[in-house]
Amino acid sequence: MGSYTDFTERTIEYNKLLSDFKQLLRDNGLKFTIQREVILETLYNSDEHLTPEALHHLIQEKHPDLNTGIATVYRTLSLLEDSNMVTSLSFGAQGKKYELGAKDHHDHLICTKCGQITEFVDDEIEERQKKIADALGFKMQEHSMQIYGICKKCQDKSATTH
Amino acid sequence: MGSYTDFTERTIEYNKLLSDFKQLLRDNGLKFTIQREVILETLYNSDEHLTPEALHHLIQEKHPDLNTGIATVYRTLSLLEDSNMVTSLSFGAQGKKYELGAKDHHDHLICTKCGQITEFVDDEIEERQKKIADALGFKMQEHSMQIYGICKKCQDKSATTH
DNA sequence: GTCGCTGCAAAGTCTTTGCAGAGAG
DNA sequence: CTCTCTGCAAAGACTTTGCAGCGAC
Repeated sequence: MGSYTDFTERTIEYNKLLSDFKQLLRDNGLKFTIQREVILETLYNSDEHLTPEALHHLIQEKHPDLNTGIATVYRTLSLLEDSNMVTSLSFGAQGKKYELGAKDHHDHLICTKCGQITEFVDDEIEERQKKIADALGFKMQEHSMQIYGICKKCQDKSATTH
Repeated sequence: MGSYTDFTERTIEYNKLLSDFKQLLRDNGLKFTIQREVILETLYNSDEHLTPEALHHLIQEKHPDLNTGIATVYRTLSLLEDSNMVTSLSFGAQGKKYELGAKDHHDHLICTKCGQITEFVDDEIEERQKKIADALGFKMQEHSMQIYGICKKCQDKSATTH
């Protein structure tokens, strides 16, 4: 996996996450369904940023009996995103990808050609952000950073096709 | 690169940009049209990241005589993006936004109470980002960073009103 | 003159919505 | 039981593409 300076590990246990989710639903008069659980679980078990379609596909594979509809995936992702349990990233031509917010904080390197996303954490940048916020009288809550560029694979590809 | 200042200034003159564009077209056996020029010019004169629709709208306003079609905007943006003259970003919500790669960028501090946006540039972070991209074999094009928090004004306000 | 370009509208994608039956609380 | 959810399919929103005339070179 290879993050830049630091080991990236999951900070929240699945059970904690699940009960947060249930609480969230309860608080809003919503219902806990098997489809919603499976979506959360699949996001949790994935190390990648998933498109709605990819997520749907994974679920269909693992739980074919549920016959979960893509619309439900979209609806649940919106729900989770609105409650800040997942974050979405967009890039290039390929649409939007989602990941659980419960994982350790990290920033993203996004290839504008192929859409591949690499995660990294850099303490120096984290540090610096706090200082900047301080210096400007800002009480920092969170941040997001994306570096866009062309990944090694795509560089090699365009070097050889020309 | 690596200057001591944090001036935000435009790095490329419009004329330089235009001749680069013409060269690009020539090199690929493409033609220089008034629509293409207007699209480049509008991108250059905008301080914001533009959606295809917003760009089209600006052009319609400024050059109603051309009656530029949205399809041409899309086609030209793709062309410019493929040649790395513009980059596309998604700042979260919906849709893709484009901006000229020729401008200096800046990062954003966003107040989650009042929505005020403060821009900043920090050389140390810039530097660090390049190093990270390098270390991961990435050819960096651009990055975007947002720090979310509560601005001084809003902190004071809630301190006094409570 | 030759081709590439353009606007238009039609065709694709991706995402959201309306509906009627299913299921959680 | 009630009221939300779900899958399905249809509708929307956003982009791309085919075409025939137009315009750069």
